[in-house]
Amino acid sequence: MTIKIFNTINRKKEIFKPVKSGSVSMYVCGPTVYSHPHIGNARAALVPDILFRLLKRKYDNVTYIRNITDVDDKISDAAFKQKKTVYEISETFIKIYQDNMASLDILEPTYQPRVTDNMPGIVSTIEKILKNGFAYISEDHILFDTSKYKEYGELSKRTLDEMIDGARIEVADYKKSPRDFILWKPSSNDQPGWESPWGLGRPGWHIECTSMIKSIIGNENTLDLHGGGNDLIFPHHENEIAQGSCMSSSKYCNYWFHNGIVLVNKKKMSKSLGNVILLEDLLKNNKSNSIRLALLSAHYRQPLNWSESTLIESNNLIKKFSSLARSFVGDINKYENLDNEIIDILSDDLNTPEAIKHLSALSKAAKTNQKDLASLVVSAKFIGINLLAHNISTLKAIDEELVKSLVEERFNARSSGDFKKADEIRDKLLSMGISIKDLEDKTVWDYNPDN
RNA sequence: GGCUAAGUGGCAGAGUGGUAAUGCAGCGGCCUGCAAAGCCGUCAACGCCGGUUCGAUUCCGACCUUAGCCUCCA
Repeated sequence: MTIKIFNTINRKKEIFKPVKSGSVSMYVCGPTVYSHPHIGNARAALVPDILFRLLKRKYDNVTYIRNITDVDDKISDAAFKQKKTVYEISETFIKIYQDNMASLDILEPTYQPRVTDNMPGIVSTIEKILKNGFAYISEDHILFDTSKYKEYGELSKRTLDEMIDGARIEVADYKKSPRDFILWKPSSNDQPGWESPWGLGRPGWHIECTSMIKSIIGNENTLDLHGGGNDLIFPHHENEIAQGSCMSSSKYCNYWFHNGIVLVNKKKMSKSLGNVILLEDLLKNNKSNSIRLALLSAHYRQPLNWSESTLIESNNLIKKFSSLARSFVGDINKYENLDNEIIDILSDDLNTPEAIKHLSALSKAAKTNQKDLASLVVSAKFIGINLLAHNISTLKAIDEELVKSLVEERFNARSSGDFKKADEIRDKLLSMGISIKDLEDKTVWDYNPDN
């Protein structure tokens, strides 16, 4: 099994080879914890989750790091507006983030470092960059000097001139160049701040990732994989490369991968457009299997246009797969290598739509073949979809006795030829979210609120 | 304005130098008291214009359109 991944820095699909054979390090930019996670955050966690599962299958030792940004002006703003402490806000949303991700069966990373736990490391990383001559101090800010780093722009493929010409922003007057970015900035008393050689302050946005990566894998080691949403390519990841390359003699990272963003009505979600879809709301009314499948229905590098039908379609597919899966009798373990094929498919740059097609093909074959049915269950499980789980929504309590008696009443009506009454009862059951199926000698029912 | 991507049937969405998966929807049929589910069958697509090539949807260039980034962003 060879894993291929599209490397953003070279703009092509490459065969993945870790620095140390048998051992892989991967870092992904995690959430800034200031509000409820949305469907885009879920995609950004789910794409690396699939890669993580794949890597674990192939390599003995996989270190997956996903940070938590718990220092940020957005968090401070939220705290101010809600009259809470910064700490209360971040703790609340860390918990919610982790709960939501767990609901989607997204595996826990090996490490989830928090910025607030890593201040000494961040300070010493900045000191290294200063000492190496790639940063300067201006009006109590420490700034990275992009003019000193000749490769700047290698990831986003922009030259400094292009960026400066195209910039529409007002340039802070303490910057030598509009592209220079903040490593450390001063905090006033009402802002979160930490003691540093440069006084009370807090880190800039980019430095935390570099610092936490290096503190886990070692200053002089190269990270194998680094991922995130493609809106992070510039400036965030570009800046990380610059910092990381100027505080260590080793290459910063070998493979960069970026997922496309989630669009709603063909537009990026934003609060101003009012089209943000929160995970919390989706999880109230949908099975995690369906949400997961919907997020995997497009290739990870493509934008994913989210709509009502996205979820309906994946839900239909899940229902079909699940009802088949539940008909499996026997011992799945007696078959071997059932997920080889889906692993091969995913190994080619995480081709999840192709993997879903494979599941469809298996479900077709599974009707006559227990091995293919077992393969369907095991293959779906590999991408985190548990078809045997009975995760039927229990949000709406149903009166089972009432349902049973109505079904029986309808059965009797049908038997005696009173179809009018039978149809009335069927409509009533449907309105309760109960779907029914007439078999030869009985009627079976199921709770299907989606129908 | 600059940069980076993308444009495939009604919708979603893979893929390929020799005319193209799969899912949903539609249509026809089987089944059913009628449905639902299921099954079988079926219609239908490669933005536009050039170039390279025996041959391009696939490679190259221009154009048009869309999205993202250039400011916080997954």
